[in-house]
Amino acid sequence: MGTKALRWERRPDERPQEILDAALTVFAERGYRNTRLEDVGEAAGVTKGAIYHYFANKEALLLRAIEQRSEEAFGRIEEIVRDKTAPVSTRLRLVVRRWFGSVTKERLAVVTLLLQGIAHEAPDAFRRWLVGGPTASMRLIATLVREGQERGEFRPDADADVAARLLVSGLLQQTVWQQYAESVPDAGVEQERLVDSALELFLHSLRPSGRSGALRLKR
Amino acid sequence: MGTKALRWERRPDERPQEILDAALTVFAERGYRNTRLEDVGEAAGVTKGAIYHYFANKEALLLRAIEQRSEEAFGRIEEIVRDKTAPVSTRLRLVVRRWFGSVTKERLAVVTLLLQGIAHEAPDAFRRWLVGGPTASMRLIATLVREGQERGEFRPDADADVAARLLVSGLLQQTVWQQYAESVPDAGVEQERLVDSALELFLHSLRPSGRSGALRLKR
Amino acid sequence: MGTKALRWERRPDERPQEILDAALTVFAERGYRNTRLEDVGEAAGVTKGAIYHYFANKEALLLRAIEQRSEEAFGRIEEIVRDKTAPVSTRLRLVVRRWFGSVTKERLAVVTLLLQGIAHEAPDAFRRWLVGGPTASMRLIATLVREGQERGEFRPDADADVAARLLVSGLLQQTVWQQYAESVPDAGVEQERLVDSALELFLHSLRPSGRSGALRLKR
Amino acid sequence: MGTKALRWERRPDERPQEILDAALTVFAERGYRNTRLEDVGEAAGVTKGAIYHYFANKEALLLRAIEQRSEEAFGRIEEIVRDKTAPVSTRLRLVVRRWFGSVTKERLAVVTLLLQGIAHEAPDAFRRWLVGGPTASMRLIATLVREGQERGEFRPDADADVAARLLVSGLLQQTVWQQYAESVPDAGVEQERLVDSALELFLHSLRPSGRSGALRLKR
DNA sequence: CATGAATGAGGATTCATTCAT
DNA sequence: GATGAATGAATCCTCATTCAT
Repeated sequence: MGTKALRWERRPDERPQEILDAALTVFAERGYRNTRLEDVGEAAGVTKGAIYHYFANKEALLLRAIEQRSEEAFGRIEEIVRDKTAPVSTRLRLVVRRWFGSVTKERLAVVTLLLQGIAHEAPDAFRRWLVGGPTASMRLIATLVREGQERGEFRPDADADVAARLLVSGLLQQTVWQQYAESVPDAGVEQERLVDSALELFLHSLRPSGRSGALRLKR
Repeated sequence: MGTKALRWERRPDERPQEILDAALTVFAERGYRNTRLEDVGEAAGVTKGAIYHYFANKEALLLRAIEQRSEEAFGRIEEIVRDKTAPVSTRLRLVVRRWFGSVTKERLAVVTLLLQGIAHEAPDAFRRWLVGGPTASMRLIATLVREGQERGEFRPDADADVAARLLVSGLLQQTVWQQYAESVPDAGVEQERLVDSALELFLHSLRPSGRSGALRLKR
Repeated sequence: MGTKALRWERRPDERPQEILDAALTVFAERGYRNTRLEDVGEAAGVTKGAIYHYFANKEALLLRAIEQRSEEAFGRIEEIVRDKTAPVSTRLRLVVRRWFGSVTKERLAVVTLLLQGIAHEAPDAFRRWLVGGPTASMRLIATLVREGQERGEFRPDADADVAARLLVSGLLQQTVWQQYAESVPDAGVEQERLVDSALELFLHSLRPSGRSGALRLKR
Repeated sequence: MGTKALRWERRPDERPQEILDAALTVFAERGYRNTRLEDVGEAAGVTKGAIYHYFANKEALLLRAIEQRSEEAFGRIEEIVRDKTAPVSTRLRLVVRRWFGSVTKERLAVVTLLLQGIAHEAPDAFRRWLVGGPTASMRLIATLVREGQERGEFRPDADADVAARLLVSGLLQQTVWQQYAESVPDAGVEQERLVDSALELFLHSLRPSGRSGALRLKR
């Protein structure tokens, strides 16, 4: 009873969010199918029954969890991109750092879930994410690259699409694999170094061949 | 009846392999947990019971399916790497093309399964693959890059580890995502172009710059 | 509907006990292996799923059913045995009557289950019962017999161990076989007569003979 | 092939018997339901398929195994009983020794199977055995006892039926429990001593009260 | 709102039985 | 006759979902 009382101090309006957070974490940890609603409940500090007050069913829970977080994942960056005064390389750095620079536990969970836990459980959600997230990002980066090429900042013969793709999916994948760093020797690299080096390499791969590029890494 | 007759024309000694192939395909398509043994049986042209003649249980089936195929996935390439007469860039091209050049339906299935289907279902197998496959490949490529740096073929200030990582995981991920190309507009690029451009960009990112040493990464 | 309503009148806290009782009965009736959890559920007025709320699995159910009942089966009798003021024969009568005098439906079920239903299904439980139940009883009776021999109440040349064994296992077996009395002509004897006569014969077999010492058993 | 050749040296006409023997043993060891036909096959040196050449199905196998052996179990003793010249006690001794004196591995298997493995698997066979075996034996012994009572050899107030029952079922049960002697401390008594002492006690329990009986144990 | 007992469909697994070889 | 691959019914067990309290 004492315990129960304690639980009640949390505002009920936070419940749904708590459940979503818990779900995200647990799904990412154990996989969607391997997670019982009871597990989610436990992680959220409620019983499984309570979940049904806020979500129609397990799949709805998954969908909402993804939806909510995957939006923030590849969020507001339009301004950065639109600011044509800055050199493309600078804008690229900003964008990529915004996306991959700091990976909180929560964001890692979403990405993991989306990248390896969902394709078969919620194919539509997965596709939607693919379109709205990675693919959009890749397209945006490709656009920036092309702008750089037009401006003469990047070499014109580079394959902008493939460059963008490799950068984004490489970084995504690596970010997820970091989690296995302990058990897989050599799998891990610091996220900071990962992003910095990735950007450096990326920009170098676009640098005009002969003359020296304008590489300045100040951050 | 006709069906039954047909079935008997296949030699029983091929059964295990047929089942493994079927399992791989179906697992990759629908996900391990979403696949009933009966589905595998159906795909292999037998009933679920028959599967138990050859495999102890569902997990053993999964494990064997992975094991068998993932071996061939990142196979013999030592010779290429050891051949110090050729320039490093040439050897890198050979190695990467060997791995990602032609992706058969079967290989695609394994990779898909491994990349997004089993991290939670068979964590050990997943880790083993990570170690034996991608990580080993990345290490190998990183080694080659360093060799190129020592030889002066590549610029010395590039981050070999990150470069290798991005290349391998980027290509892997893209290869898997190809499968969603139809439903995700713009997601797809021909595998050939993907690999060629990736290599071109990769090598360009390592090319010595006109000026040298503008960038120093910790480590 | 009516049935459903009825079901809710029973208090949920009695469920586990109801299930145990049902299990005991059904197991004894049809045998452990021949009983589906669904049968137990039916007998207890719940569905199989409900059983899993209270018991981890079928074996745990069996074990608990045995455990609970077999405890009471050969219960507290120490006092009787210790009371050295009464003649041994009196104490023996009390003890045996306590054990075999009144056999309720439930106790019969346990004994049946233990005697012919589970030696192969739960060998450990069976052995534990053998040790804690029959064997302990036999030992206790043998001890009493020896006491009687020392006191001169019984003839000293009787084999106390075998006497105890025959009495206990004979009574047990007969008790179980009573159940087949209808279909096996002549198999049955009233339990009352069985116990009374058994005691009479038992005590008579230990009574000092006129002449003494005609027989010496090794040991 | 060499192995196969060897197997063929056994005469095929012995097959059924070999299978029956194997079945009996394995059934008694592991229980009927816990035994797969493959196990029986293995024990008999054939494959499960072969069993179906000789027996319609698993139950038929069980039935035949029981039938064959349970006949010999309580076999020819009529002559002994009919020989009215010998004292009843002598005839009783002969009969009981014939039944329980030497228990071969095979006979133990039958008894075990019948006593604790079968009641639920083949109730009819079990009942038939109960009637033809133990019950018949008990009846026969009871008859002998009554004869002894009429002749004045035994005390007339003893309960012949119960005496016979206890003797037979006690001995049966003990014989089966011998098998657990190792794991159940104190459970075991040598079969020889068991039978001798049982007889001694049995006869003593029937001895006329006052005067001394004619107990002679020569064997 | 929350609980947790109860339900029942779904799927893994076992194994008696069949049958082509 | 014998083999052993294949079948499929049977049953344990899990867990999403419902609902009385």
